Amino acid sequence: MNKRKSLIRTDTKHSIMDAAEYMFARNGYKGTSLRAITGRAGVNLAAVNYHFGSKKVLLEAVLLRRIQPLNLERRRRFEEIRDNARKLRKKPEAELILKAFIEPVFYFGESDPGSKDFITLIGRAIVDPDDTVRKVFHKFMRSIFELLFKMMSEALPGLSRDVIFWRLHFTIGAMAHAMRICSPDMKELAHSGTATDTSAVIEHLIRFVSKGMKARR
Amino acid sequence: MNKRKSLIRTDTKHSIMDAAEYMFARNGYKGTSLRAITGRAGVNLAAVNYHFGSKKVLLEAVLLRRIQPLNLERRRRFEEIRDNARKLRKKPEAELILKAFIEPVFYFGESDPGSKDFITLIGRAIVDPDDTVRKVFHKFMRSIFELLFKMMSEALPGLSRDVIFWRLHFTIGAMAHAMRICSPDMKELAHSGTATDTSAVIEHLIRFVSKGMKARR
DNA sequence: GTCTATAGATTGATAGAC
DNA sequence: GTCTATCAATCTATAGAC
Repeated sequence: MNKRKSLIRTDTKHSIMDAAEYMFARNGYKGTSLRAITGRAGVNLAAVNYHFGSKKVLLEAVLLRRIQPLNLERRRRFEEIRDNARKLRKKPEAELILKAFIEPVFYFGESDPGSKDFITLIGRAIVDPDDTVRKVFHKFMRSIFELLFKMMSEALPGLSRDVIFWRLHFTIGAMAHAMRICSPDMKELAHSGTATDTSAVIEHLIRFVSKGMKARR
Repeated sequence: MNKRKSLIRTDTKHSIMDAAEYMFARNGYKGTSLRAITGRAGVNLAAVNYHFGSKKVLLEAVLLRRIQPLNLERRRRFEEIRDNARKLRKKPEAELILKAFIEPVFYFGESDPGSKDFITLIGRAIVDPDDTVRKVFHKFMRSIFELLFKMMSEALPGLSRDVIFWRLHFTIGAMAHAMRICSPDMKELAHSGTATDTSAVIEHLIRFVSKGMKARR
């Protein structure tokens, strides 16, 4: 009985985060009220401030829950690429690096059935005009971008810092846009009959950005 | 004297649009209040509803003012490319099409000194989570995208509809992200010493996306 | 056309009973 | 931990004097 009770308790916090993720992904941070979140979660309005303290802290929690394991997986794959390259005494391959950066975003969204909103959420967070979102997101993303930049510099030593910087940002922009189009409320954009299944999109995307990344001057 | 007076009058409407453009670009549609706009414009709060009727109509006016001449220029350049290709009895070139689509966005922002915010505004509008913005923007953009799609299908007949669809959206995503990074409040992102002048960015971008666009299967 | 004043709705956050 | 009730601030939009 006690066990059941505590289960229900932690469920409140989780319900709020799930509902917030859903709403933030669709309507953005500013466009989502705490009432919309608690309404969808089926909990009391005051519960947000009890469990999180403020809307901003809730946003941080929602983002961190997804970004932390995501970036862990990216780091793991970066290490793997580096190790393999060292073993073969070759440079790491640009395409593998891009795959390591891109694929986890899409696959994390697939694996957890309750979090299809994850892809949209991240896709939106990258570009949300709100100051709070941008600062929180960049705080979590800066170090993985630095690492990506470093890896790519090793893979393509012929390119200048500027070129690598811009091409990586083009990659991020293309990825974020693809993530938003994959979201349920954006299918309107897709032509009738266009394939929007995740694995196909990933394949198209990686082909596109690795060609662009490796272009000669 | 009458002349001067009427000049001041139309200035009110323009001031509001300029201020709105500035604020929408920086804080998004939801994140910008009418008070912030009229405050910056130095006009009365009620003036917005007198001149435009609502916040939504103001947004439409602000977007339309820029998008209309922008898409006119794009169409003009598309025609030019088609004509030249017909004369030479060749297919239109993918890279030229991409240039015709991308360059005007950046150059329109440069030419009008009072509208550096233009680039940021468009870059944000593409991805704004707000329903109002998305619907207004897509209403204005659908036909030019259809045309772009058609031109590119002619240029690259070997690619399937799906592939062209996705690659064009990757292009738009990369472009929009580049436009946001070029905005004043995002320079924080750029590494110290990274070139963010417009013409260099355009060059990098076009090189990147045309390589990706033309990739073989 | 421009102003003041305000209606009417919604927001994030909190106090206090249970 | 969860609830009701509410505060204080902010928002869009409008009515009416000038």
